[in-house]
Amino acid sequence: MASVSRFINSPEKVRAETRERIRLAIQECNYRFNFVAKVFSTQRTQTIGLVIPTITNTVFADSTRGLQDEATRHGYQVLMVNADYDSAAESRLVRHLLERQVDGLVLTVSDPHGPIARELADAGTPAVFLFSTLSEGPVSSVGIDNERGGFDATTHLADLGHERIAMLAGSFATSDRSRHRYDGYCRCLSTRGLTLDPQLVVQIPYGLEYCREGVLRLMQTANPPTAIFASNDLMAIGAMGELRSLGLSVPRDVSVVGFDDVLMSSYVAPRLTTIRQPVYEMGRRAVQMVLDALGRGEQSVPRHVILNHELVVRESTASLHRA
Amino acid sequence: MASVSRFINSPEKVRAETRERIRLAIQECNYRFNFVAKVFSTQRTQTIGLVIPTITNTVFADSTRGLQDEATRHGYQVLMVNADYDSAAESRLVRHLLERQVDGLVLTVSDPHGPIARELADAGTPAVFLFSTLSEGPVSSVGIDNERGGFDATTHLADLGHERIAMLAGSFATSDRSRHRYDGYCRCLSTRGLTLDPQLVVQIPYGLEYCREGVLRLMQTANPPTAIFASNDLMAIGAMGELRSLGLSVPRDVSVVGFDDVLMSSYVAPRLTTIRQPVYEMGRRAVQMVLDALGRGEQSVPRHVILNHELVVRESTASLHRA
DNA sequence: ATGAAAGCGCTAACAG
DNA sequence: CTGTTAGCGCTTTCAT
Repeated sequence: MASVSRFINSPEKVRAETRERIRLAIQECNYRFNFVAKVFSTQRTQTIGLVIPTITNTVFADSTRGLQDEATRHGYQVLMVNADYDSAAESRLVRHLLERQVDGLVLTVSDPHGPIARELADAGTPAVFLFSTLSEGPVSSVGIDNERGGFDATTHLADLGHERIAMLAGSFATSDRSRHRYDGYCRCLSTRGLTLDPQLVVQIPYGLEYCREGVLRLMQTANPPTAIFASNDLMAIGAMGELRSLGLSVPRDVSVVGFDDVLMSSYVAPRLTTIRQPVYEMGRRAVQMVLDALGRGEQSVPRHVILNHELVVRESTASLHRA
Repeated sequence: MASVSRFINSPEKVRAETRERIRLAIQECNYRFNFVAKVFSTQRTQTIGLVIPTITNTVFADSTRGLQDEATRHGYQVLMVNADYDSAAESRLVRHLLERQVDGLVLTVSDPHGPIARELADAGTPAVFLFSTLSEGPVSSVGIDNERGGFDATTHLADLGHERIAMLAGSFATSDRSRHRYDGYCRCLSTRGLTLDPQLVVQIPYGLEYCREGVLRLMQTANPPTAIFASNDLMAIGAMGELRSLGLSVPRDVSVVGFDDVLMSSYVAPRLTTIRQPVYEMGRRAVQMVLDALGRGEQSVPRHVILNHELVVRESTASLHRA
């Protein structure tokens, strides 16, 4: 029995003859290794749990690729679950993952300052928040400076001469990223001496489907915007589709800037101006940090990493020409 | 010990007083349930393994949502892995999932007629192929009739008067769906008496990135096509982006039809004409079939379900006007 | 280099 | 209704 275990985990530790004997026996009873038993015995799953808000936004697919690549490189698996932007689901899923004995956790949640942070810190399982902008707190994090991202996106529009700049925002209640980007939007407006018109800020639930109503609300105001900052690329693309339905042209009538730079954004018409996040790298860093904490054991202190973003100017934004 | 187990799994089977006693004890030692131990003991993970070819095509995100919703409804989890269109990875991942004792398997693989089918049938774990068109074989399946889908897409173009119809196909080696759609394309051409020009069929690896070269090859032929059938929406969108780069207008110069009807397709400009697959429903059906087989035990016979697809005509296709 | 045996934390069968 | 106990299949000592 012990020799079989040795054979499987480090064949070189067993004599060639025994090796052969075992190989045959394994063939014979077409034995299949039981990973669960191993996990049970070793208390190590070699698995990292991943919680994402949605599987339909490819930005999470891209970070997940980085994450998986890095995990695989170190012999770890990724167990991914999505919470559909629902904070109750987030807690439930984290509990599930913890019960399943994942060795570490990477997560993007509604509110990294909420109760979930304490739960995670108490659990003693290494965890890192992904995408959020954090500079403190008991749980590590890796992301970009979302506030500055929002500021940069809005500044680009202001630089083009726009004064009626709207924000089509993902609901703050379900995304602290959206809220931080909004903060940046506000700061830009006030820096530029532009008035923040509450009618020009619309929060919508996540999903292309909701862009319709959001854009409608924006464009039906007495004094509609000439530019829209959407808090992610998907919403920006949704907004462009809706503007087109209204007979409006992007960027001639309305400029649009997104956030994330998903691959699709350089293929749509017009190609989308956006803020690029280094998502693949973010995913990699997240597992590195988890593995690092795993190595250090208990006395690991939380780290907060902020990577650089970048404004990518394409065709969906243009300077405001007045008649 | 046993009472604790009872308390956790069916609290009503234990007296209120004992319940309280246990609750306290649990608080006391801040006990966390060990799911792995349960799995080990019961030999049931309550988990369905899911193998998808890529996480970056939202069509798989959509089927996965159906799958997860249905799984959750029955108290099952989904363990998702992606194989990146690599058949070696597929086998490896299936083995991993089997070692992890998943109760059932849902998978989309390069070639459902390949060795993996035998492996699955031998494993004795219920499995169903998703997306592929199968009418026989030891492993159950649910999908649409991809050959007819390809036929319908091409017929739509032929109906519009196009005679030079190209196919931008995902590599056949990594997708039997692409191959079947191509078969339908060929059948339509021959039905219509159109010649099948090998120069008008280009296979590219999966990914938006590869569309560039594919479209280039197509449009640089002596007698370029006036219409392109892409074997999925992502490639169709990539193709439209590339055509635009070449100064060509869709659908004025070239008509484009895709396959899948991902949500994005109704938002891009021009809105994409495509073949809709009932992907959410497909995901649901797949887990139903797995659960069904799980219920029946060994004497379950493979079933092959083909759902209906539908041509959705939007703006990316137009009739051929000759000067 | 190999075999024997304990133990991981749960469930299920059984006895009380 | 509750406690006792065997056992799931691996790894990990510890002898040999």
